[in-house]
Amino acid sequence: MATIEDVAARAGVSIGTVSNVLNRPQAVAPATRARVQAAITALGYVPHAAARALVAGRSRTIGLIVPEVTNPFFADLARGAEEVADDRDLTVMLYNSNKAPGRELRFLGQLESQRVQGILLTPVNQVAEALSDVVARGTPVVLLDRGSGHRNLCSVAVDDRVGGELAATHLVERGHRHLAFVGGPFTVHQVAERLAGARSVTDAAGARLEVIETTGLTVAAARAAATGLARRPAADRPTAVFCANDLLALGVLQTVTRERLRVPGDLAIVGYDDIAFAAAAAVPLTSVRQPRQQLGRVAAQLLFEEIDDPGRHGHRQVVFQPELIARASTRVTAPAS
Amino acid sequence: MATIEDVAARAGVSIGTVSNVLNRPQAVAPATRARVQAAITALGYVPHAAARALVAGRSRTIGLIVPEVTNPFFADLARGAEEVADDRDLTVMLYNSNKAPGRELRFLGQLESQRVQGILLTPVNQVAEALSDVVARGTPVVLLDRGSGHRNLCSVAVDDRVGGELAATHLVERGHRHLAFVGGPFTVHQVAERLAGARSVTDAAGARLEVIETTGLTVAAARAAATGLARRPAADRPTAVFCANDLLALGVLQTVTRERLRVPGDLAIVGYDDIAFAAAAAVPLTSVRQPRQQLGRVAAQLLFEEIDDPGRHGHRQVVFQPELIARASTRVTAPAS
DNA sequence: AACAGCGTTTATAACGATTCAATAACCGGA
DNA sequence: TCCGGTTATTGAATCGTTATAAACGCTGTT
Repeated sequence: MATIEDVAARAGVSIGTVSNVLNRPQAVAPATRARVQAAITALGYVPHAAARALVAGRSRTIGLIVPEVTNPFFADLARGAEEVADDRDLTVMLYNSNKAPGRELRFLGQLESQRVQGILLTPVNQVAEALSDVVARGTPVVLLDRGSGHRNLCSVAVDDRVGGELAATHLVERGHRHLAFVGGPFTVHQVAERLAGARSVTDAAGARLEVIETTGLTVAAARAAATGLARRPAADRPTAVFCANDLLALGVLQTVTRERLRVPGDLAIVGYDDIAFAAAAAVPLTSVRQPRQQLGRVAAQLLFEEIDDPGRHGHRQVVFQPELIARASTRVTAPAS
Repeated sequence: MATIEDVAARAGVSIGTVSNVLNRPQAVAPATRARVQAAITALGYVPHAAARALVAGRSRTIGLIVPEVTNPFFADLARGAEEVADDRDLTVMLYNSNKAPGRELRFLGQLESQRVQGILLTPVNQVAEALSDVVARGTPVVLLDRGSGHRNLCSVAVDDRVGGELAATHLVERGHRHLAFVGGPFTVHQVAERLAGARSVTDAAGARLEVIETTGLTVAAARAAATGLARRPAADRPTAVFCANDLLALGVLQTVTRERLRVPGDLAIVGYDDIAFAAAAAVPLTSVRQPRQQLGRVAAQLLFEEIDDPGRHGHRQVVFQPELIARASTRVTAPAS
């Protein structure tokens, strides 16, 4: 593969001049510049990023580690981050930790070894001890969606408690006095917060909120819970459920529909995340939407702030407010006769 | 940040020895090795990947460009490729072209500039001219899922025609004589092939196959088609539909269910891709599954084959066979009275 | 004719690792 | 005691680029 030296030889100039053509073209006489450009295209010269990174001391990339690439939440977040990175001509290296702490650790090491300018990370569990080392050695890190507790790091997240409040308020305002929360396990911080938010609203409104814990956040996990609900006598049944995410909500919708309940007539449903399927469901689903792409943008901005001026930079924990998207699954219907 | 020189100084050895500890520990006396290791951990030394890549002439990574990270097909494919790369201690750099030719081009350039050992690519449209340059300059490329026509490149793909045959055979064997194919646009190679496969089977069996073209492969796109179907008089209605993907199939399922048809009693449904939702649908969906992870594995293996011995390597086009997963949506039911 | 000033170009020293030939240290055997 | 043969360690060259200080060639002034 052609090197800068080959280009220089072909253009009859020194390598310094070629480097100038590449990095500060205005400093090179137009005729020379043209000659060098010609040599570059003729040889198909592609600069060697590693050599550049070596002199510069850092590479022109930032790292992004997410627990699930498949999840549109993180895909959108990545888009947001990329957008900001593009403005600086930086590449975002995307890694999928798949919720495996081992993978997270490995990628962290790789990114550090590549001397990335900074790292955006959704930590798998607690923030690894290894992370503190990375930060101590000088690579800025911004936490995504989790671990906002860390005061010595920047982080961005969405307020799940507010999300819970939005959902519950929406239902209470529509006259529901007996709600159910479906979700779990409660060890997942997000789930617990969403419940807490809902609880605060129902308590204040004097409404009833029963809690149905599931083992996970999948369609399948919703089945058991929903079957139980649907088979209760109407008087004993909540008139609305708030699900910790849209998959659960879809599961509930499917199951109770099969059990011949009408949605929203017999049971109103609110989901969380506003995935693409929410709008496309048999009964379009009311859901709580998080500003995903903005989350990524702001995270990247915080990171660059720290990169640009590590001294003056003060760590910030940015919390976004979610938004409720009302659809048919909570529409007020004429009371059944 | 600590360099190899700092480590050498602290351990009282030369940098050559430190390098040996890192790359061929058995060549270093145990006592020295221990001393160096201690220095490494004490200083938190992390080797500089760019410096390594510079001497080596290539980095320890391969690139993977997919059109949609959100799509589980590509996520699984990535996992397969990673698995193989891990065995060689290589990192997979994942890029999401988002079907934008501009992004694809940019990433291709970045990967080449990083001197990756090879590239796995799902080309957005036709194979870009730029790609030939990349290949000509010596970076091996394997095409994923598309562009198998190129005889001068390796590629892996799944036989969509066989997929169509599987689906149609399954339905014909269950006694269906009037089928419908739902999908589109037919400019998408995969869609056209699936239809062609189905057609060959129905023709051979003397069954009827009507074609309902949709504008896209989404739940929403299925609505119109399904509504039309459901409202036809039973005699004029196909007894089974084969959808070009699972999203369409789910849309059809939802819509015809709402129109009071029973699945599979009144209408059997076969999807394609076997996404997670297929099994979790109201009526679990029969679907054609592609060996996604294996696709990634084999692609990576082909790439490494070429990397290891570019001279002897002969380009191959590997085509996998899909598999039909039978579920409730095509179960044979007692004929309605 | 000498020189200051300017715009271009060049030579060279980094950057942080790996590699490999050369050297040093050590051992047992003659 | 010296030697051949290991085994361990070192020093220097090298990778491809950027940055920088010095050199160069003109022009216009004095």
